[in-house]
Formats: sequence, structure tokens, C-alpha cells
Amino acid sequence: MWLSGMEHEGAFGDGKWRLLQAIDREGSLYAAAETMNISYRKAWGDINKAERSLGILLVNRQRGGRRGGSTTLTKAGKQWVEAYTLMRTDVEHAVNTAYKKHLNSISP
Amino acid sequence: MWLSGMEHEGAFGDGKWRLLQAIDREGSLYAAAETMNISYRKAWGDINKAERSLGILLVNRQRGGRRGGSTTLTKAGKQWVEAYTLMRTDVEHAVNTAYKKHLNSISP
DNA sequence: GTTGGATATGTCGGTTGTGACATATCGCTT
DNA sequence: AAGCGATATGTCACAACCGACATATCCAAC
Repeated sequence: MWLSGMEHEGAFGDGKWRLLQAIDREGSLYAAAETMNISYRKAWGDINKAERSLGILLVNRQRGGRRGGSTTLTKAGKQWVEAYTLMRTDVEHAVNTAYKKHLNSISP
Repeated sequence: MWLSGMEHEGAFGDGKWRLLQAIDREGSLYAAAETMNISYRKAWGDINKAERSLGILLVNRQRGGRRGGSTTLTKAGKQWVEAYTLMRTDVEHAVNTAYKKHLNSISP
């Protein structure tokens, strides 16, 4: 499952969803990218695209400082993750049910 | 919505679904491709991919003859279209409901 | 056996998406 | 002021996908 809009094609999906969760755990985009085995550049691009697509500020970015900086979820970001998680569960369940109901007996 | 499998990525979706319906109406792949404004080559490739992905013979192909040939849905093909249509309706409804329930109040 | 109109299929060039590389920037700490 | 470790961003090459073009093949009707 993923979301699209009129202007933004792959606005949000499970990849960005897991990335946001990793940011929440790690406290930085850099560390989150590492744990997901993707380049920092990609992670950064994904977050930006998600924010621009959704029109929601998902993360607080902190540059510089002793520890270089940090990235954390905004309140709206946490809300979004929570809501997406719930929707994802509902949809997954519905798809499973519909699949079993209609296609399971036909498709090998 | 569309279906994928372990080995086949875009196995079946609304495009192929509409193509099968067009074949059922027109009685030939050639005519179906025309009404959908896609090349015969693409339509042919799509049908083949769908059949190989699903492991189901969806159409009867008839080559040669006075009228050149024809393509019609097999019984299994009609069953598949019917089942996919039902599943599609269920999923669409569930997605709408889940979206309104969880995301509508958040996303602009 | 020739024709007509469809199916069948290889190939190739353009388009788009995606990630790696390189580099700039920031600000606390020392 | 120098260093460090993170964020920020332009660029570019490569892969993967997709459709257009070209061509071969089939067979009932005549």
C-alpha cells in the first residue's frame, strides 16, 4: 500500500513509514539511514518528498553543534505515523479478507 | 490497486482488467487495443504477462482465417474478471473507509 | 494459391527514476 | 579559530521500463 495525490506520485508508503519510525528510534536521520542500509542522500530525499507531498512538516532538523545535529519527529510527524499505522492495519486486513473471499479459490 | 507475486511484480491491475473487459466486448485483441488507445504490441504483451504471472489461461487466441483471427475470454478468464471486479469493489470501499477514519482529518 | 486481417514476437531508442559521489554548511565544543 | 559530526543539496551515471517500429506467421474465403 501507498498513497498518491494528483501532483505527487509516490507520496508516502511503507519505505518512508519505516524511515520515520527509525528516525524516531535513533534521533537522527544519519543513524536512521544506517540502520536501514540506505544512503543518507536517499533518506534525506525521501523525507523531503514526503513533507512536500503531504504538506506536513514531519521532522525537526537540527544542524551543527557538538554532536553534529539531530532529526526528530514533530508532533504532526508522530500523529502521521500513528494514523498511517492504523490505516495500514485496517487496509491490510481488508485486503486479506477480500482476497480470500474472491481470489483465493481461483488463483494458484 | 494491483496484484503482485513473489516472482512477478506488476502481475495484474486495473489496466489489464480494463483490457480484458475490452476484449470481451470487442472479440479481438486488435480492436480492444484500438478502443483503449494503446498499441497492439503493448496489449499483447500485457495479456501474456498477465497469463504467465497468474498461471491462468485468460484468452482463446484464433489466428488466420477470413477475418484474420480473434481473441475471446476463456471461461477462466471471465471468472477472473468477475472475481477481480468484486475484490476491487471491496478493497476500494475499505480503503475509502479507512482513509476517512484515520487520515482525512490530518492530511490537507 | 493469393489475399486480407488478425495474432505473434524480436529489437531498439527514449524516458524516467534512483542511488552514489562530491561538496557545502551549520554550530557547539575545545 | 579549528575540529567534528551531523544536516543540506547539486550533479551525474546507470538501470529498468515502456512503447514504437518492423516483420513474421497464420488460415478461412475466394
